[in-house]
Amino acid sequence: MEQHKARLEARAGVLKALAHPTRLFLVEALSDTPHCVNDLTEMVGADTSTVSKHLSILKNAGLIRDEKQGKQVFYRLRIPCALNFLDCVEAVLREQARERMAVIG
Amino acid sequence: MEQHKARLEARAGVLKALAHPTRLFLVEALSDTPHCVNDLTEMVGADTSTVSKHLSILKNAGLIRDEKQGKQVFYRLRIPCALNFLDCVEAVLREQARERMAVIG
DNA sequence: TGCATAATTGGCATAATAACCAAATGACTG
DNA sequence: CAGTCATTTGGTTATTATGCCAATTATGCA
Repeated sequence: MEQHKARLEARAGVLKALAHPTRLFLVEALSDTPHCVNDLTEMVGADTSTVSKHLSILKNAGLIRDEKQGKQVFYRLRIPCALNFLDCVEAVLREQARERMAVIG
Repeated sequence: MEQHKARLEARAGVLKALAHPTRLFLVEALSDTPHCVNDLTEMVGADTSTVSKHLSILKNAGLIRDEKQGKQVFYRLRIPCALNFLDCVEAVLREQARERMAVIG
C-alpha cells in the first residue's frame, strides 16, 4: 500500500520532468542527435542557466544522460520510448479538440 | 514556429495534468470502472474538494469525462492509452535505478 | 600562469500548485 | 418547500517552480 504510493510518486516525478514546453523541446531535439548545452541554449532561446537547469531536471528524472567532451557537455536521450508518450498525448489533444467541438455544437 | 511552440505547450499541459500522484491514482482507478466522486474520495483519502479539483484538472486535460447520474457525478477514463504512458514511465524508472546502481558501483 | 569559453550553482523575485475549510450549487425526498 | 446528500467553487496559506543575473567551477589554450 505504502509501496504503491511510492510508485505513484515516482511515476509522477517522471511525468513532471516532462511536463514543461522547454523540456519537451529538449527531449525532441535530443531524439535526433546529442547536443551540447550551448547548442541547445541557442535553439531554446533562453538563458544558459535556465537551459542547464532544465537539462538537470531531465537528467535527474533518468530521461537523458550527459557526457563531458572537452569543455562541453553533451546530452543525449536515454530512453528511446520517451517520444512514444507523445503519440498518446496527441490522442488526448485530439479528444480536447473533440470536446471543444461538442461544446460549440 | 509559433505553431510548434503552441503544440509543445499543449503537450506539456496534458503531461502536467498527469504529473501528480493522486491524479495518477485516479486515472488508474478509473481505468477499471467509472466511479463517482464520493467513491474516489474514499479511495484517495483526502478532502472531497481536493479530489474534485484533481478530477477537474484531468477533465480539462481531456483525460476523463464526467456524467451526472442523479445527485452523483461519475467519471470515466476517456483515453484508453492513458495507461500506456506508464509502460514508458516504468522504463524510465528502471533507468533511474540503473543510474543509482552505477553510482554506488 | 593567465585568459577565454562552457556549464553549473546560488540567490532572488514572481508565479503557479496544492490542500484544507467554509460556503454555494444542484438534485432527490419527505 | 425544507432538508439532506453529492459535488463544486471561493478563499487562504504553504510549498514548489521558473527565469534571470551574478558568481563559481572546469577545461583548454596562448
